[in-house]
Amino acid sequence: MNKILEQFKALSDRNRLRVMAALFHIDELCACQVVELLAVTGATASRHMGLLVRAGLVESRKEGRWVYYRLAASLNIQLVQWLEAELKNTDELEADRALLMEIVSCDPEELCRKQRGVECCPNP
Amino acid sequence: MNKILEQFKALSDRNRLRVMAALFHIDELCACQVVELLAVTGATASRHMGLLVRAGLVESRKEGRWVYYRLAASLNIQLVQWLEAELKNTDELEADRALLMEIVSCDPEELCRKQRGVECCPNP
DNA sequence: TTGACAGTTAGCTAAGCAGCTAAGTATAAG
DNA sequence: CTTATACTTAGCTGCTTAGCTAACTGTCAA
Repeated sequence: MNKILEQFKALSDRNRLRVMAALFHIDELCACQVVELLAVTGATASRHMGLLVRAGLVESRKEGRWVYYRLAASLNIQLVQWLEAELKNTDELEADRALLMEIVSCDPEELCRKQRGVECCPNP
Repeated sequence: MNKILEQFKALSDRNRLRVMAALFHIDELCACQVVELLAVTGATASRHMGLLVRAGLVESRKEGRWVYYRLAASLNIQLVQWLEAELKNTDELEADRALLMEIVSCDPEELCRKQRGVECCPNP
């Protein structure tokens, strides 16, 4: 029971659900893209992603200094279907989807520059 | 997104999951049976059940002074399948199943008497 | 080798929540 | 009507957790 309990706990946070919803649309998200999506500090985003990974919901892959996240391959199919159905048509996530398109349209390298205050990655 | 978030929160507590698991085995549970299963006060059990009802996971029915709970008819089928699969073979819930059989074998009237300290409802 | 930098970990604070007791509500029994 | 009783609500306490800043780790570039 501990496994599913951990998964429910991981999923019972608005920001973590937002990341899951995003990962249904985009194959992979880099850590700095999660920061941008949630508008939290890197430390906070890191803790959220660590939780999702430890719950077995998300997998991470390191590439140099960069870390990429994607949905776990072993994700239970029923969970996926339920989540997809429930998250599909919410107004709240509509804004996230638009934001997400903006985020991924910008090179992560640039995104990180922007996050430390350098002028780049035009913000409409 | 608020609905599914509320459902995840409702499901991310060990005792509430135990009640859900029990309701997969028994059609209906009376409030005092929940108290007995979880070994908590009536107030605590009541709050847990209220949460599950408000999340739309459980339905309640009042009959005189008694309140009965059952799984919500509208429960998402994917959620049900996932939960059933995950909760089926856990050692932890094995003990609950045995306890449950004991609890339902005893008339709720008697159970309540026992809970307020009257000798009855043999405890092996 | 040194400095820059992406991400994580540690330590703090505030908010949320599970447990309790005690008081309140509603129904049945005397 | 009054009392007993099944459950709920209110108010408290201790624990957990989401957010932050600051310090640390690991990798790349000069």
